[in-house]
Amino acid sequence: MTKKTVVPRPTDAELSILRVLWARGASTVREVHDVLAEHRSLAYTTTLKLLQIMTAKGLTTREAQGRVHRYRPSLAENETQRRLVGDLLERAFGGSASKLVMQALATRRASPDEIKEIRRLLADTERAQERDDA
Amino acid sequence: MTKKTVVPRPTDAELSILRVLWARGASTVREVHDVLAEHRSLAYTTTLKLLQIMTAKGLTTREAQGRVHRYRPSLAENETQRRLVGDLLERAFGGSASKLVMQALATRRASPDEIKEIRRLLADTERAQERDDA
DNA sequence: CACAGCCTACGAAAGTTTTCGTTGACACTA
DNA sequence: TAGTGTCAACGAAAACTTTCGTAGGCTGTG
Repeated sequence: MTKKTVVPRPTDAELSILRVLWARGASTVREVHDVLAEHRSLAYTTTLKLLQIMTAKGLTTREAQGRVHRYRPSLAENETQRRLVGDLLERAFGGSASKLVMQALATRRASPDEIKEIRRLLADTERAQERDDA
Repeated sequence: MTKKTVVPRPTDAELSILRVLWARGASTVREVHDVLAEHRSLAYTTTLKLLQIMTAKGLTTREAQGRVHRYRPSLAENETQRRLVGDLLERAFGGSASKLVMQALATRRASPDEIKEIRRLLADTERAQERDDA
């Protein structure tokens, strides 16, 4: 029986690190830091400390590789996104998915391709429900 | 020219208070507190302090009404929802609305009514774009 | 009047998040 | 070998969030 590790919701700074890890795959502190530092001034040790904390929280794992440590996200990008959306859905929308979708569409205009994609998702959702109802 | 007041993103506790204010309309500390206290144990002064802080931040406004103060949200529910979604969209989805919608639908199954509603929104979005393109 | 009840204001503790400086280890090189 | 550069570890400051206790004021009632 595996220990049920509860992965907490990542903070803002943690999420920005996770985004780098998802994009790059398992990375060293240096690699993560260099990406973050492109956008804003940040000390190397800040990135290091954050990754250590994230590993302590279970948000990332690490493995020694020679002299350096290589970090990877504990959860896939999809899974984390799902949790964050679910969290916001409860906290700000009272669980109404359609309201959330409506605001998402209002915020940033979906491109025609995105609209097509969303239509496909809706059709999938319907099919899944019909299957379950059967 | 009005002062451009920057309203910060509400924290978790602040959002739970805003939800009460949106649902009830302008309310006193007592009224807000009683709603919150239904769900979890909480000191009255905690709610009071939070509302004072929120007013200092510009998240709420207040007006004296006899002996008590009545608080109201600075931004409408819709507007705040839009900001929160936009924020998450940037922070976790790299701006891809369709990915966010996909995860929203994956998290909590939309009801048939919600699906209908979302379809209507998509159609509206398309119409708005055609109009803009013209 | 005295007291009980409700109000706001405020300070501060406790927890969390973000940041960085310092230290000591290891490795490469002039 | 002395110096330079990179690394992880750690402590701690600074900022922010959440919580509550205490104090002072006003209003009603016995």
